[in-house]
Amino acid sequence: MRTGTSQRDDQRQTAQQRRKELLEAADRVVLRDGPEASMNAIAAEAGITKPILYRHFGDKGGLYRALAKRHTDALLASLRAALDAPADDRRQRVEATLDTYLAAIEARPQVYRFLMHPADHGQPEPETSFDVGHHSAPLLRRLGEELATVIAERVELGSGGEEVARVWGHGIVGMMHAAGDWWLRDRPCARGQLVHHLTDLLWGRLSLADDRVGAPGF
Amino acid sequence: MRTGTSQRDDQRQTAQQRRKELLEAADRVVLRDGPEASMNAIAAEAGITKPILYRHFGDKGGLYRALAKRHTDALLASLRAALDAPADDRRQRVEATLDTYLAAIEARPQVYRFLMHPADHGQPEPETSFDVGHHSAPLLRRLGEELATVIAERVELGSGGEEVARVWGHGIVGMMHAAGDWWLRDRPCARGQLVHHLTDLLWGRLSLADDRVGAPGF
DNA sequence: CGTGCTTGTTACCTGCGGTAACAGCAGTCT
DNA sequence: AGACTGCTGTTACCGCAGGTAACAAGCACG
Repeated sequence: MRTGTSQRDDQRQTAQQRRKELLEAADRVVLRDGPEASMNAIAAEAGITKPILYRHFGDKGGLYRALAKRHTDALLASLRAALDAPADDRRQRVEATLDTYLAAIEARPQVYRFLMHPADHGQPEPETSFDVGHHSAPLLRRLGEELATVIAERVELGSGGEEVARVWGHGIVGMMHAAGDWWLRDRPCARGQLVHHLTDLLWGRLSLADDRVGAPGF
Repeated sequence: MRTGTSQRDDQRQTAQQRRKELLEAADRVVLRDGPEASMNAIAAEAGITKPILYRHFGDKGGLYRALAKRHTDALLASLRAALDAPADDRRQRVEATLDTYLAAIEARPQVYRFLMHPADHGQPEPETSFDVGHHSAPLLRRLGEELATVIAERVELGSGGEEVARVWGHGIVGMMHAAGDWWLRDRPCARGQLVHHLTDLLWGRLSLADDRVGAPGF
Protein backbone atom coordinates (compact mmCIF):
# COMPACT_ATOMS: atom_id res chain seq x y z
CA MET A 1 0.00 0.00 0.00
CA ARG A 2 2.48 2.62 1.18
CA THR A 3 5.19 3.42 -1.26
CA GLY A 4 8.29 4.52 0.56
CA THR A 5 7.92 7.46 2.89
CA SER A 6 6.61 6.46 6.28
CA GLN A 7 3.55 8.02 7.77
CA ARG A 8 5.28 9.88 10.55
CA ASP A 9 8.40 11.49 9.18
CA ASP A 10 6.76 13.55 6.44
CA GLN A 11 4.21 14.94 8.80
CA ARG A 12 5.52 18.43 8.99
CA GLN A 13 5.90 19.12 5.34
CA THR A 14 4.16 22.07 3.88
CA ALA A 15 0.87 21.79 2.02
CA GLN A 16 2.45 22.46 -1.33
CA GLN A 17 4.84 19.59 -0.95
CA ARG A 18 2.04 17.39 0.24
CA ARG A 19 0.02 18.27 -2.79
CA LYS A 20 2.91 17.35 -4.99
CA GLU A 21 3.28 14.01 -3.29
CA LEU A 22 -0.38 13.30 -3.75
CA LEU A 23 -0.17 14.20 -7.40
CA GLU A 24 2.72 11.84 -7.87
CA ALA A 25 0.82 9.05 -6.20
CA ALA A 26 -2.17 9.79 -8.41
CA ASP A 27 0.14 9.74 -11.37
CA ARG A 28 1.35 6.28 -10.53
CA VAL A 29 -2.19 4.98 -10.20
CA VAL A 30 -3.39 6.57 -13.41
CA LEU A 31 -0.40 5.17 -15.24
CA ARG A 32 -1.23 1.75 -13.90
CA ASP A 33 -5.02 1.71 -14.03
CA GLY A 34 -5.80 4.20 -16.76
CA PRO A 35 -8.05 7.25 -16.60
CA GLU A 36 -10.81 5.48 -14.69
CA ALA A 37 -8.70 5.13 -11.57
CA SER A 38 -10.86 5.61 -8.51
CA MET A 39 -10.31 8.11 -5.74
CA ASN A 40 -10.10 5.25 -3.28
CA ALA A 41 -7.27 3.68 -5.24
CA ILE A 42 -5.39 6.94 -5.47
CA ALA A 43 -5.80 7.60 -1.77
CA ALA A 44 -4.58 4.10 -0.95
CA GLU A 45 -1.55 4.55 -3.17
CA ALA A 46 -0.76 7.76 -1.35
CA GLY A 47 -1.16 6.01 1.99
CA ILE A 48 -4.09 8.12 3.13
CA THR A 49 -7.87 8.18 2.79
CA LYS A 50 -10.29 9.95 0.53
CA PRO A 51 -11.26 13.08 2.47
CA ILE A 52 -7.71 14.35 2.34
CA LEU A 53 -7.70 14.18 -1.41
CA TYR A 54 -10.92 16.12 -1.45
CA ARG A 55 -9.53 18.76 0.87
CA HIS A 56 -6.60 19.28 -1.46
CA PHE A 57 -8.30 19.13 -4.83
CA GLY A 58 -11.97 19.80 -4.24
CA ASP A 59 -13.30 16.99 -6.35
CA LYS A 60 -12.14 14.39 -8.79
CA GLY A 61 -12.17 16.86 -11.62
CA GLY A 62 -9.84 19.09 -9.67
CA LEU A 63 -7.35 16.34 -9.09
CA TYR A 64 -7.47 15.26 -12.68
CA ARG A 65 -7.12 18.79 -13.94
CA ALA A 66 -4.08 19.34 -11.78
CA LEU A 67 -2.63 16.09 -13.02
CA ALA A 68 -3.39 16.90 -16.62
CA LYS A 69 -1.81 20.31 -16.34
CA ARG A 70 1.55 18.83 -15.43
CA HIS A 71 1.64 16.50 -18.37
CA THR A 72 0.20 19.07 -20.71
CA ASP A 73 2.85 21.57 -19.75
CA ALA A 74 5.58 19.02 -20.31
CA LEU A 75 4.28 17.99 -23.69
CA LEU A 76 3.78 21.56 -24.75
CA ALA A 77 7.31 22.45 -23.79
CA SER A 78 8.76 19.66 -25.87
CA LEU A 79 6.60 20.63 -28.81
CA ARG A 80 7.73 24.21 -28.55
CA ALA A 81 11.32 23.04 -28.48
CA ALA A 82 10.78 21.04 -31.64
CA LEU A 83 9.13 24.01 -33.31
CA ASP A 84 12.00 26.29 -32.41
CA ALA A 85 14.83 23.92 -33.19
CA PRO A 86 17.13 24.93 -36.04
CA ALA A 87 15.68 23.88 -39.36
CA ASP A 88 16.13 24.70 -42.99
CA ASP A 89 12.54 25.46 -43.89
CA ARG A 90 9.00 25.47 -42.66
CA ARG A 91 8.26 21.98 -43.78
CA GLN A 92 11.09 20.62 -41.70
CA ARG A 93 9.78 22.40 -38.65
CA VAL A 94 6.33 20.99 -39.16
CA GLU A 95 7.71 17.50 -39.60
CA ALA A 96 9.83 17.79 -36.49
CA THR A 97 6.87 18.95 -34.43
CA LEU A 98 4.58 16.22 -35.69
CA ASP A 99 7.25 13.66 -35.04
CA THR A 100 7.79 14.93 -31.52
CA TYR A 101 4.13 14.66 -30.75
CA LEU A 102 3.87 11.16 -32.16
CA ALA A 103 7.00 10.05 -30.35
CA ALA A 104 5.53 11.32 -27.09
CA ILE A 105 2.25 9.47 -27.42
CA GLU A 106 4.07 6.38 -28.60
CA ALA A 107 6.40 6.41 -25.62
CA ARG A 108 3.74 6.85 -22.97
CA PRO A 109 0.36 5.76 -24.28
CA GLN A 110 -1.16 5.64 -20.82
CA VAL A 111 -0.42 9.29 -20.24
CA TYR A 112 -1.71 10.06 -23.68
CA ARG A 113 -4.90 8.18 -23.01
CA PHE A 114 -5.40 10.00 -19.76
CA LEU A 115 -4.95 13.37 -21.40
CA MET A 116 -7.08 12.71 -24.45
CA HIS A 117 -9.87 10.53 -23.12
CA PRO A 118 -10.49 11.91 -19.69
CA ALA A 119 -13.80 10.07 -19.26
CA ASP A 120 -15.49 13.34 -18.46
CA HIS A 121 -13.90 15.04 -15.48
CA GLY A 122 -14.74 18.65 -16.00
CA GLN A 123 -16.21 21.69 -14.42
CA PRO A 124 -19.51 22.71 -15.97
CA GLU A 125 -17.99 25.94 -17.34
CA PRO A 126 -21.09 28.06 -16.83
CA GLU A 127 -20.00 30.71 -19.32
CA THR A 128 -21.36 28.74 -22.25
CA SER A 129 -24.89 29.57 -23.27
CA PHE A 130 -26.09 26.01 -23.28
CA ASP A 131 -24.33 22.75 -22.94
CA VAL A 132 -22.94 22.47 -26.41
CA GLY A 133 -20.32 19.77 -26.76
CA HIS A 134 -17.28 20.65 -24.71
CA HIS A 135 -14.00 19.63 -26.22
CA SER A 136 -13.16 16.16 -25.07
CA ALA A 137 -9.76 17.16 -23.78
CA PRO A 138 -8.65 20.59 -22.64
CA LEU A 139 -5.28 19.64 -24.03
CA LEU A 140 -6.66 19.78 -27.55
CA ARG A 141 -8.00 23.26 -27.09
CA ARG A 142 -4.80 24.45 -25.57
CA LEU A 143 -2.69 22.95 -28.30
CA GLY A 144 -4.94 24.50 -30.90
CA GLU A 145 -4.69 27.95 -29.37
CA GLU A 146 -0.95 27.70 -28.97
CA LEU A 147 -0.44 26.66 -32.53
CA ALA A 148 -2.76 29.42 -33.65
CA THR A 149 -0.62 32.08 -32.00
CA VAL A 150 2.53 30.59 -33.45
CA ILE A 151 1.05 30.62 -36.93
CA ALA A 152 -0.26 34.15 -36.55
CA GLU A 153 3.13 35.30 -35.35
CA ARG A 154 5.22 33.68 -38.00
CA VAL A 155 3.18 33.33 -41.17
CA GLU A 156 2.07 36.19 -43.33
CA LEU A 157 -1.61 35.61 -43.97
CA GLY A 158 -2.83 39.04 -45.00
CA SER A 159 -5.91 40.73 -43.61
CA GLY A 160 -8.02 38.51 -41.42
CA GLY A 161 -4.96 36.40 -40.87
CA GLU A 162 -5.68 35.99 -37.20
CA GLU A 163 -8.95 34.25 -37.91
CA VAL A 164 -7.29 32.01 -40.45
CA ALA A 165 -4.54 31.19 -38.00
CA ARG A 166 -6.99 30.13 -35.33
CA VAL A 167 -8.91 27.90 -37.70
CA TRP A 168 -5.71 26.35 -38.92
CA GLY A 169 -4.33 25.90 -35.42
CA HIS A 170 -7.31 23.90 -34.27
CA GLY A 171 -7.59 22.10 -37.57
CA ILE A 172 -3.98 20.99 -37.66
CA VAL A 173 -4.06 19.90 -34.04
CA GLY A 174 -7.17 17.89 -34.73
CA MET A 175 -5.55 16.27 -37.72
CA MET A 176 -2.54 15.35 -35.66
CA HIS A 177 -4.68 14.03 -32.86
CA ALA A 178 -6.98 11.85 -34.93
CA ALA A 179 -4.23 10.51 -37.12
CA GLY A 180 -2.06 9.81 -34.10
CA ASP A 181 -4.86 8.10 -32.25
CA TRP A 182 -5.63 5.89 -35.20
CA TRP A 183 -1.98 5.16 -35.86
CA LEU A 184 -1.29 4.28 -32.25
CA ARG A 185 -3.94 1.59 -32.36
CA ASP A 186 -3.52 0.13 -35.81
CA ARG A 187 0.16 0.79 -36.37
CA PRO A 188 -0.30 0.76 -40.12
CA CYS A 189 3.12 2.18 -40.87
CA ALA A 190 6.30 3.55 -39.39
CA ARG A 191 6.21 6.85 -37.59
CA GLY A 192 8.26 8.59 -40.22
CA GLN A 193 5.87 7.51 -42.92
CA LEU A 194 2.93 8.92 -41.03
CA VAL A 195 4.70 12.22 -40.51
CA HIS A 196 5.56 12.36 -44.16
CA HIS A 197 2.02 11.66 -45.35
CA LEU A 198 0.52 14.20 -42.99
CA THR A 199 2.95 16.85 -44.07
CA ASP A 200 2.17 16.04 -47.69
CA LEU A 201 -1.46 16.61 -46.87
CA LEU A 202 -0.75 19.97 -45.29
CA TRP A 203 1.40 20.87 -48.25
CA GLY A 204 -1.50 20.58 -50.63
CA ARG A 205 -0.78 17.29 -52.30
CA LEU A 206 -4.50 16.56 -52.22
CA SER A 207 -5.14 19.46 -54.56
CA LEU A 208 -2.35 18.46 -56.93
CA ALA A 209 -3.18 14.79 -57.40
CA ASP A 210 -5.00 13.66 -60.50
CA ASP A 211 -8.38 12.03 -60.53
CA ARG A 212 -8.30 8.30 -60.91
CA VAL A 213 -9.70 6.95 -64.13
CA GLY A 214 -13.43 6.36 -63.87
CA ALA A 215 -13.76 8.34 -60.65
CA PRO A 216 -16.55 10.93 -60.59
CA GLY A 217 -14.30 13.91 -60.36
CA PHE A 218 -13.44 14.01 -56.69
CA MET B 1 -43.93 9.91 -17.42
CA ARG B 2 -45.58 7.95 -20.19
CA THR B 3 -45.40 9.49 -23.57
CA GLY B 4 -48.41 8.60 -25.60
CA THR B 5 -49.01 4.91 -26.04
CA SER B 6 -50.74 3.30 -23.12
CA GLN B 7 -49.29 0.36 -21.31
CA ARG B 8 -51.78 -2.19 -22.51
CA ASP B 9 -52.43 -1.62 -26.17
CA ASP B 10 -48.86 -1.93 -27.35
CA GLN B 11 -48.40 -5.14 -25.48
CA ARG B 12 -48.55 -7.41 -28.47
CA GLN B 13 -46.07 -5.59 -30.62
CA THR B 14 -43.08 -7.43 -31.80
CA ALA B 15 -39.71 -7.15 -30.10
CA GLN B 16 -38.22 -5.22 -32.99
CA GLN B 17 -40.85 -2.53 -32.76
CA ARG B 18 -40.45 -2.43 -29.01
CA ARG B 19 -36.74 -1.96 -29.41
CA LYS B 20 -37.34 0.88 -31.78
CA GLU B 21 -39.69 2.56 -29.32
CA LEU B 22 -37.15 2.20 -26.57
CA LEU B 23 -34.47 3.69 -28.76
CA GLU B 24 -36.69 6.62 -29.55
CA ALA B 25 -37.36 7.19 -25.88
CA ALA B 26 -33.65 7.00 -25.17
CA ASP B 27 -33.11 9.47 -27.96
CA ARG B 28 -35.45 11.94 -26.37
CA VAL B 29 -33.70 11.66 -23.02
CA VAL B 30 -30.23 11.97 -24.48
CA LEU B 31 -31.34 14.98 -26.45
CA ARG B 32 -32.64 16.53 -23.27
CA ASP B 33 -30.05 15.47 -20.69
CA GLY B 34 -26.95 14.93 -22.77
CA PRO B 35 -24.76 11.86 -22.97
CA GLU B 36 -24.75 11.25 -19.22
CA ALA B 37 -28.44 10.35 -19.20
CA SER B 38 -29.02 7.54 -16.74
CA MET B 39 -30.64 4.23 -17.47
CA ASN B 40 -33.29 5.04 -14.89
CA ALA B 41 -34.18 8.22 -16.70
CA ILE B 42 -34.39 6.47 -20.05
CA ALA B 43 -36.53 3.71 -18.61
CA ALA B 44 -38.84 6.26 -17.02
CA GLU B 45 -39.17 8.12 -20.29
CA ALA B 46 -40.09 4.89 -22.01
CA GLY B 47 -42.64 4.19 -19.29
CA ILE B 48 -40.95 1.05 -18.05
CA THR B 49 -38.22 0.05 -15.63
CA LYS B 50 -34.57 -0.74 -15.96
CA PRO B 51 -34.43 -4.54 -16.37
CA ILE B 52 -36.36 -4.33 -19.62
CA LEU B 53 -33.76 -2.05 -21.07
CA TYR B 54 -31.09 -4.48 -20.04
CA ARG B 55 -32.96 -7.37 -21.59
CA HIS B 56 -33.08 -5.53 -24.89
CA PHE B 57 -29.63 -4.02 -25.02
CA GLY B 58 -27.46 -6.02 -22.65
CA ASP B 59 -25.86 -3.07 -20.95
CA LYS B 60 -25.60 0.66 -21.21
CA GLY B 61 -22.91 0.41 -23.83
CA GLY B 62 -25.21 -1.68 -25.97
CA LEU B 63 -27.99 0.83 -25.81
CA TYR B 64 -25.68 3.70 -26.54
CA ARG B 65 -24.06 1.87 -29.41
CA ALA B 66 -27.43 1.13 -30.94
CA LEU B 67 -28.39 4.75 -30.51
CA ALA B 68 -25.13 5.99 -31.95
CA LYS B 69 -25.42 3.73 -34.96
CA ARG B 70 -28.66 5.35 -36.02
CA HIS B 71 -27.30 8.85 -35.91
CA THR B 72 -24.00 7.84 -37.39
CA ASP B 73 -25.69 6.18 -40.32
CA ALA B 74 -27.82 9.23 -40.93
CA LEU B 75 -24.88 11.61 -40.79
CA LEU B 76 -22.80 9.39 -42.99
CA ALA B 77 -25.53 9.19 -45.57
CA SER B 78 -25.85 12.94 -45.79
CA LEU B 79 -22.08 13.31 -46.06
CA ARG B 80 -22.00 10.81 -48.87
CA ALA B 81 -24.73 12.69 -50.63
CA ALA B 82 -22.77 15.91 -50.35
CA LEU B 83 -19.68 14.19 -51.65
CA ASP B 84 -21.51 12.78 -54.63
CA ALA B 85 -23.53 15.85 -55.51
CA PRO B 86 -22.78 17.46 -58.85
CA ALA B 87 -19.81 19.78 -58.57
CA ASP B 88 -17.36 21.46 -60.86
CA ASP B 89 -14.15 20.35 -59.23
CA ARG B 90 -12.70 18.55 -56.26
CA ARG B 91 -12.43 21.63 -54.13
CA GLN B 92 -16.14 22.26 -54.46
CA ARG B 93 -16.86 18.73 -53.33
CA VAL B 94 -14.65 19.10 -50.31
CA GLU B 95 -16.27 22.38 -49.39
CA ALA B 96 -19.74 20.94 -49.76
CA THR B 97 -18.87 17.99 -47.55
CA LEU B 98 -17.29 20.11 -44.85
CA ASP B 99 -20.25 22.42 -44.92
CA THR B 100 -22.68 19.54 -44.61
CA TYR B 101 -20.87 18.22 -41.57
CA LEU B 102 -20.75 21.60 -39.90
CA ALA B 103 -24.38 22.29 -40.67
CA ALA B 104 -25.30 18.98 -39.08
CA ILE B 105 -23.44 19.60 -35.85
CA GLU B 106 -24.72 23.14 -35.76
CA ALA B 107 -28.32 22.05 -36.17
CA ARG B 108 -28.25 19.36 -33.50
CA PRO B 109 -25.45 19.99 -31.05
CA GLN B 110 -26.84 17.58 -28.50
CA VAL B 111 -26.70 14.70 -30.93
CA TYR B 112 -23.25 15.78 -31.91
CA ARG B 113 -22.13 15.84 -28.32
CA PHE B 114 -23.54 12.42 -27.72
CA LEU B 115 -21.73 10.99 -30.71
CA MET B 116 -18.42 12.64 -30.08
CA HIS B 117 -18.14 12.67 -26.32
CA PRO B 118 -19.71 9.42 -25.30
CA ALA B 119 -18.29 9.55 -21.76
CA ASP B 120 -16.87 6.08 -22.20
CA HIS B 121 -19.53 3.55 -23.06
CA GLY B 122 -17.65 0.85 -24.83
CA GLN B 123 -16.82 -2.79 -24.92
CA PRO B 124 -13.25 -3.56 -23.96
CA GLU B 125 -12.41 -4.70 -27.50
CA PRO B 126 -10.10 -7.51 -26.44
CA GLU B 127 -8.37 -7.66 -29.79
CA THR B 128 -5.99 -4.86 -28.89
CA SER B 129 -2.72 -5.97 -27.39
CA PHE B 130 -2.82 -3.61 -24.45
CA ASP B 131 -5.16 -0.84 -23.49
CA VAL B 132 -3.81 1.87 -25.68
CA GLY B 133 -6.12 4.85 -25.95
CA HIS B 134 -9.26 3.89 -27.80
CA HIS B 135 -10.66 6.47 -30.11
CA SER B 136 -13.02 8.66 -28.18
CA ALA B 137 -15.86 8.12 -30.60
CA PRO B 138 -16.38 5.20 -32.95
CA LEU B 139 -17.89 7.74 -35.28
CA LEU B 140 -14.51 9.31 -35.84
CA ARG B 141 -12.92 6.02 -36.78
CA ARG B 142 -15.75 5.19 -39.08
CA LEU B 143 -15.66 8.55 -40.80
CA GLY B 144 -11.92 8.26 -41.20
CA GLU B 145 -12.15 4.84 -42.79
CA GLU B 146 -14.95 5.89 -45.09
CA LEU B 147 -13.12 8.93 -46.27
CA ALA B 148 -10.01 6.84 -46.77
CA THR B 149 -11.79 4.50 -49.13
CA VAL B 150 -13.31 7.40 -51.03
CA ILE B 151 -9.91 8.99 -51.45
CA ALA B 152 -8.29 5.74 -52.47
CA GLU B 153 -11.02 5.16 -55.02
CA ARG B 154 -11.02 8.55 -56.60
CA VAL B 155 -7.60 10.09 -56.26
CA GLU B 156 -4.53 8.91 -58.07
CA LEU B 157 -1.81 8.64 -55.45
CA GLY B 158 0.70 6.31 -57.07
CA SER B 159 2.24 3.34 -55.36
CA GLY B 160 1.48 3.09 -51.66
CA GLY B 161 -1.55 5.22 -52.33
CA GLU B 162 -3.74 3.14 -50.08
CA GLU B 163 -1.60 3.93 -47.06
CA VAL B 164 -1.58 7.60 -47.92
CA ALA B 165 -5.33 7.57 -48.34
CA ARG B 166 -5.87 6.07 -44.91
CA VAL B 167 -3.62 8.58 -43.23
CA TRP B 168 -5.34 11.40 -45.03
CA GLY B 169 -8.78 10.06 -44.28
CA HIS B 170 -8.22 10.02 -40.56
CA GLY B 171 -6.26 13.24 -40.65
CA ILE B 172 -8.90 15.18 -42.53
CA VAL B 173 -11.68 13.83 -40.36
CA GLY B 174 -9.74 14.84 -37.27
CA MET B 175 -9.19 18.31 -38.68
CA MET B 176 -12.88 18.65 -39.38
CA HIS B 177 -13.79 17.36 -35.95
CA ALA B 178 -11.48 19.54 -33.92
CA ALA B 179 -12.17 22.65 -35.93
CA GLY B 180 -15.89 22.01 -35.77
CA ASP B 181 -15.83 21.39 -32.05
CA TRP B 182 -13.93 24.57 -31.41
CA TRP B 183 -16.08 26.58 -33.78
CA LEU B 184 -19.29 25.28 -32.27
CA ARG B 185 -18.26 26.60 -28.87
CA ASP B 186 -16.59 29.85 -29.70
CA ARG B 187 -18.43 30.79 -32.88
CA PRO B 188 -15.52 32.90 -34.07
CA CYS B 189 -16.84 33.29 -37.61
CA ALA B 190 -19.58 32.30 -40.01
CA ARG B 191 -19.79 28.73 -41.17
CA GLY B 192 -18.81 29.56 -44.70
CA GLN B 193 -15.68 31.29 -43.49
CA LEU B 194 -14.65 28.26 -41.53
CA VAL B 195 -15.20 26.01 -44.51
CA HIS B 196 -13.19 28.32 -46.68
CA HIS B 197 -10.25 28.50 -44.29
CA LEU B 198 -10.15 24.76 -43.81
CA THR B 199 -10.22 24.13 -47.53
CA ASP B 200 -7.44 26.64 -47.97
CA LEU B 201 -5.45 24.67 -45.45
CA LEU B 202 -6.04 21.42 -47.30
CA TRP B 203 -5.13 23.13 -50.53
CA GLY B 204 -1.68 23.91 -49.30
CA ARG B 205 -1.96 27.58 -48.53
CA LEU B 206 0.24 26.97 -45.49
CA SER B 207 3.12 26.01 -47.74
CA LEU B 208 2.63 28.97 -50.05
CA ALA B 209 2.42 31.76 -47.49
CA ASP B 210 5.45 33.91 -46.84
CA ASP B 211 7.22 34.17 -43.53
CA ARG B 212 6.35 37.22 -41.53
CA VAL B 213 9.12 39.72 -41.10
CA GLY B 214 11.23 38.93 -38.06
CA ALA B 215 9.81 35.45 -37.67
CA PRO B 216 12.33 32.64 -37.24
CA GLY B 217 11.54 30.93 -40.49
CA PHE B 218 8.46 28.93 -39.61
C1' DC C 1 -4.26 26.41 30.27
C1' DG C 2 -7.63 26.76 26.39
C1' DT C 3 -8.17 27.99 21.41
C1' DG C 4 -7.49 27.23 16.91
C1' DC C 5 -5.37 25.07 12.72
C1' DT C 6 -3.96 21.32 10.12
C1' DT C 7 -3.98 16.31 9.23
C1' DG C 8 -5.97 12.43 9.63
C1' DT C 9 -9.69 8.99 10.64
C1' DT C 10 -14.44 6.24 10.47
C1' DA C 11 -18.80 5.99 8.97
C1' DC C 12 -22.12 7.40 6.29
C1' DC C 13 -25.21 9.36 2.17
C1' DT C 14 -26.68 9.43 -2.76
C1' DG C 15 -26.90 7.74 -7.17
C1' DC C 16 -25.22 4.83 -10.62
C1' DG C 17 -24.94 0.35 -13.52
C1' DG C 18 -26.48 -4.12 -13.18
C1' DT C 19 -29.06 -8.39 -11.55
C1' DA C 20 -31.95 -11.96 -9.15
C1' DA C 21 -36.42 -13.43 -8.22
C1' DC C 22 -40.85 -13.34 -8.86
C1' DA C 23 -45.82 -12.14 -11.15
C1' DG C 24 -49.04 -12.03 -14.99
C1' DC C 25 -50.48 -13.15 -19.49
C1' DA C 26 -50.44 -15.04 -24.06
C1' DG C 27 -50.36 -19.18 -26.91
C1' DT C 28 -49.42 -24.19 -27.46
C1' DC C 29 -48.88 -28.99 -26.96
C1' DT C 30 -50.91 -33.34 -24.98
C1' DA D 1 -58.94 -28.60 -19.32
C1' DG D 2 -54.34 -28.23 -17.64
C1' DA D 3 -49.32 -27.99 -17.65
C1' DC D 4 -45.43 -25.86 -20.08
C1' DT D 5 -43.02 -22.17 -22.43
C1' DG D 6 -41.94 -17.58 -23.43
C1' DC D 7 -42.59 -12.90 -23.16
C1' DT D 8 -43.34 -8.51 -20.61
C1' DG D 9 -43.20 -6.38 -16.65
C1' DT D 10 -42.33 -5.59 -11.64
C1' DT D 11 -39.78 -4.95 -6.78
C1' DA D 12 -35.96 -5.26 -4.28
C1' DC D 13 -31.49 -5.72 -3.90
C1' DC D 14 -25.91 -5.73 -4.60
C1' DG D 15 -21.45 -3.44 -5.26
C1' DC D 16 -19.07 0.48 -6.13
C1' DA D 17 -18.36 5.09 -7.27
C1' DG D 18 -18.00 10.13 -5.80
C1' DG D 19 -18.56 12.97 -2.01
C1' DT D 20 -19.36 14.53 2.88
C1' DA D 21 -20.22 14.99 7.94
C1' DA D 22 -18.35 14.36 12.48
C1' DC D 23 -15.01 13.51 15.26
C1' DA D 24 -9.83 12.60 17.12
C1' DA D 25 -5.00 13.72 17.55
C1' DG D 26 -0.74 16.75 17.39
C1' DC D 27 1.13 21.24 17.54
C1' DA D 28 1.34 26.49 17.81
C1' DC D 29 0.30 30.63 20.24
C1' DG D 30 -2.12 34.06 23.49
